[in-house]
Amino acid sequence: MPREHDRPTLTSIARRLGVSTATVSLALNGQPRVAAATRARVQALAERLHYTPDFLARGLVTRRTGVIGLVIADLGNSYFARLARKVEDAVRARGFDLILASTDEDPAAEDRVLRMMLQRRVDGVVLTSTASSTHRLRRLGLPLVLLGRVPAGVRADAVAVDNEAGGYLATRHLLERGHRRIAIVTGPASLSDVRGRFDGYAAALRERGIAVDKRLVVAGRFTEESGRAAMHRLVRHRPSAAFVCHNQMLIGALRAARELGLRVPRDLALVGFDEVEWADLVDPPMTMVEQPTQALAAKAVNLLVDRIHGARGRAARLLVEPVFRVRASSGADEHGPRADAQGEES
Amino acid sequence: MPREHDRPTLTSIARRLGVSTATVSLALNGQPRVAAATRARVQALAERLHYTPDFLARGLVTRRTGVIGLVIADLGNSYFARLARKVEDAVRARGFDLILASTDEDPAAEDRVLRMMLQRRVDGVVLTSTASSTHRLRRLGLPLVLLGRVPAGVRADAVAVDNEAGGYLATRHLLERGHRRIAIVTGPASLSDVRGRFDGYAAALRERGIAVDKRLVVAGRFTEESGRAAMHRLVRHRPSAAFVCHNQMLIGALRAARELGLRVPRDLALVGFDEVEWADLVDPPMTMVEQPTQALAAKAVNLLVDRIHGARGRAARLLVEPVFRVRASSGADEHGPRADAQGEES
DNA sequence: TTGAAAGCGCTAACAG
DNA sequence: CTGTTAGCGCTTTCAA
Repeated sequence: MPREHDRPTLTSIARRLGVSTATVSLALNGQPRVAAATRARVQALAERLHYTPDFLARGLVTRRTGVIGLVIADLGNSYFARLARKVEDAVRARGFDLILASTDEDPAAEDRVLRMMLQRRVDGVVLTSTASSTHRLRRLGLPLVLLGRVPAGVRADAVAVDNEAGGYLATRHLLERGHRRIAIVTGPASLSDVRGRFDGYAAALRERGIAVDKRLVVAGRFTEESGRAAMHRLVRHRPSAAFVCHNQMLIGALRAARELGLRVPRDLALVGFDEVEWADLVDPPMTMVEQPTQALAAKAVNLLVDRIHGARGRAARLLVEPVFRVRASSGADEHGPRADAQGEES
Repeated sequence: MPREHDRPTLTSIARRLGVSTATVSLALNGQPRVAAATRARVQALAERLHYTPDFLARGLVTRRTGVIGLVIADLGNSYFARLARKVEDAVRARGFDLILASTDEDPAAEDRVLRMMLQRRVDGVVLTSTASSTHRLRRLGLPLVLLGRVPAGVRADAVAVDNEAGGYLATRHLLERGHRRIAIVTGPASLSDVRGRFDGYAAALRERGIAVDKRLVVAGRFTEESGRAAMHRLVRHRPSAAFVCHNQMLIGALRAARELGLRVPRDLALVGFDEVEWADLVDPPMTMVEQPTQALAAKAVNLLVDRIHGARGRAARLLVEPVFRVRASSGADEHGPRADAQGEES
């Protein structure tokens, strides 16, 4: 009897009550134009039958699903996981549900996933894009906000950390500690965040009249192993410090430093990017440029939901300031030793 | 009547081609009973118009959405993030998409989220439940698989790591290293995983004729801070080792050990639970009981998809063996120094 | 091989 | 206030 496909529907409730489906719909959706008595009867029965509306059917007619699609590069990366969590909170706070898909930093997967979201008629998409080109995005025909990365030439709303500021802060900090041979472990130059971080690095060097030494620049592939390999390559050129632009690559860099017998920060000062839960658990604690994921997520979702609600106007481009956390891995500065307690600087 | 966003539909394609919607549907879905020529025309036009089927409409008639709901306790926790990632892979490999919701270990949120998934007509649910009771689950009327935790008295399929084995391994390992006063930082006893780990701990002690000393048992709340507090409480009773059952709490425990000036493993040997990316980055590297998330996820999703495809039969209860990784934090054993990972001695 | 028609469960005019 | 009537875009008999 209580079989699965016997779920109560608006129609079945209406029939049992001898009213119309319209009335039931109005009553259940709290529209004022139903008699109190009718509403009560409807609600009572709906309750008793454990009626729940079918969002598919509703969405089919309202053309809105109440779902936001989140495309994340890699949930396995703690930064993205944290970001996804914050996006979910923000999305839910705004009354939407979430459909999630990973791309593994693969543009083809990104295309597939976006198509899927289109088919599922999501109301909007939050995209941590991994693509450099954007031909697909232009004709998406869906509210879209780019989070973290901004492929060139897209006119969608975008929110990101100020990567250039982050790269600049990290590098200037190392310069102030007396380093002149500062290496950078970066990523694919086609990605806006990678480029921003590098530009900040270059700008800080330039400010001190130091030219970028290409031998001190290595691009990894966002994996621990590529971070490790990068470090092994770099060490031949005797950097005294390194700025590692990605959390997974930082893990690899740390491993490499150990394998090579480099003491951090004495032989090699290190600054990493992204918040990691182990930053102050390792020895020495890691100086990091952190992205305020909460703010990023909230801003992105707000922008998106406003668009969904019909906001017009040109694409916004929001930049969030990174948080620079100085710990011991970047060493003591020129003016004397510095405690490895956490501090802040900006 | 020019609509706002005139996406092509089956109907519009049919009209333009002068055929019926049925034909278009059949052609696009690769049914053999359409003439090759007709199919070609249909496909050509569909392609040109960038037609994509509306999954809402399709779902409304087929009664299947192709969506699996994933209810995760906390994406911010790296274990759950990793698990979610693996579940997503498995789900997609089986041809489904994913709708995601977190509960923050809050049973009320779990209820809300499950109701939402019902309304969205997901085909099935993967649930990392946080509830001890299960009244809601019984009448869910939806294929359901429990992952990681198994609330008592549910008859759904379930997959979990063998928590008792994990607790036993960790504790026996410490016993073999000569420890007799072994503390445990556990969690809410109502949760099956927590209970399992504790039971394993108790069993190992019993085997050696050691009674559980209640002063060495502290239940935390799955937060870093509660792990820290637990450690501070425990230290008064002079344990020589501790088994910390949860990754976040392990972080807190580690902090506490430092605050208290305890050297690991000399003053306090430690074993943690769950894989953490920093296990061998900290000093000393952490001995951990790891859950094979990949296997857990794959088994859970396979079970679920089989049910969705109509598999009958009584609920399965799958147990996956934990992986015990010995590193330096648990110290050297009775028979001499042991160099398992980084060759640490104290 | 194709078309007509009947819905899936719901909302939204527009009447009554 | 409430009912009638159309669909939303799709799949699926059942005929032709």
